Amino acid sequence: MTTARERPILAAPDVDTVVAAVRARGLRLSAARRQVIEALFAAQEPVSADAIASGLGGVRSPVDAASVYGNLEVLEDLGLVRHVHLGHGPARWMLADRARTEFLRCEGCGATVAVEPSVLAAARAAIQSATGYRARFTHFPIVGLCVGCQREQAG
Amino acid sequence: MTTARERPILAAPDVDTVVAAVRARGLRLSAARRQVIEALFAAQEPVSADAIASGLGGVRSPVDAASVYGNLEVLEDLGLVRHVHLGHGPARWMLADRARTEFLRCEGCGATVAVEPSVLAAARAAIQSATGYRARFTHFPIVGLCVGCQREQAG
DNA sequence: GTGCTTGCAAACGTTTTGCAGACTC
DNA sequence: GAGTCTGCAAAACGTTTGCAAGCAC
Repeated sequence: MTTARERPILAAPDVDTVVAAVRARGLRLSAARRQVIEALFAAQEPVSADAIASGLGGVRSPVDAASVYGNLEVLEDLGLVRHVHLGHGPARWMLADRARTEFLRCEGCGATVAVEPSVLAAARAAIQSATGYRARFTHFPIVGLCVGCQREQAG
Repeated sequence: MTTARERPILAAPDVDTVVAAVRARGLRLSAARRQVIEALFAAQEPVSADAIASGLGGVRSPVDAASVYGNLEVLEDLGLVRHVHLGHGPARWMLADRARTEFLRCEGCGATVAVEPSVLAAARAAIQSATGYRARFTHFPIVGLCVGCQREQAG
């Protein structure tokens, strides 16, 4: 039962930068690998491996699922990509660059909200002073009740 | 992609109390159901459905996996049981009574630590004031770097 | 006796693995 | 040409579903 290892996050402002980082490691740039990378740039939110494999619903060329998983693993090892578990479905993948974003999930209405790390700075500080852990909420979301559902529950 | 609904936690100090709660809802107490309940009491930490099905490694009688899942769902609906996702791998189940416990997972060394809710009170308060969310860390762990791994990374 | 609950079996969705052929460098 | 990477196929994994027989009440 492993959780994603913490890896240094590599900046990924555009496709070319990622391509260059891949080549710099002596890896090859196949058509499938490029599709995966471009799909991650095209997606506006974390996407499943299956969504990438199917070409983001026809927008991009389909790629075999096994190749997608293999590529995501390679890119994650390079620190270019990360995955999140937002709930009970498949893992969702995103550029590590964008994965500084942290997630809150309401267990009442099921909504998932993305917030900038600065929003949770005080919370991280409180966790560190209470436990010593340097926390990040990028792999699993913070689960709780949103304001609306708290109100509903109280009412 | 759902996350566990928040349900009122029912006290479960001993097997008889749980059995009584089950009967009070008009549900029956079969041998399999009792095995599941007793396994949850016997386990000192959150256990997988498969571990319960196999009788906790021979300590208890085996129960069919489908029945275990069905029973865990029934007991969870009743507020007697909860599950956690500590990492990749199967969900882990525990008595809801004990599920107030919250979890920290180190992504460096993979260690999982259980803490009392009071330890994270300040963190929860910080999250609430920053986002409005009333958080609990019982469904997913807080992921971060433990003190030892921070030191190692720095050294 | 009623109908909830079981165990078996099969299916499910996600992910991993093995491999021959194709392609990048 | 050497070695990486692909797509296909099959399997692994955790979990859910359908169902006839069995059991609690």
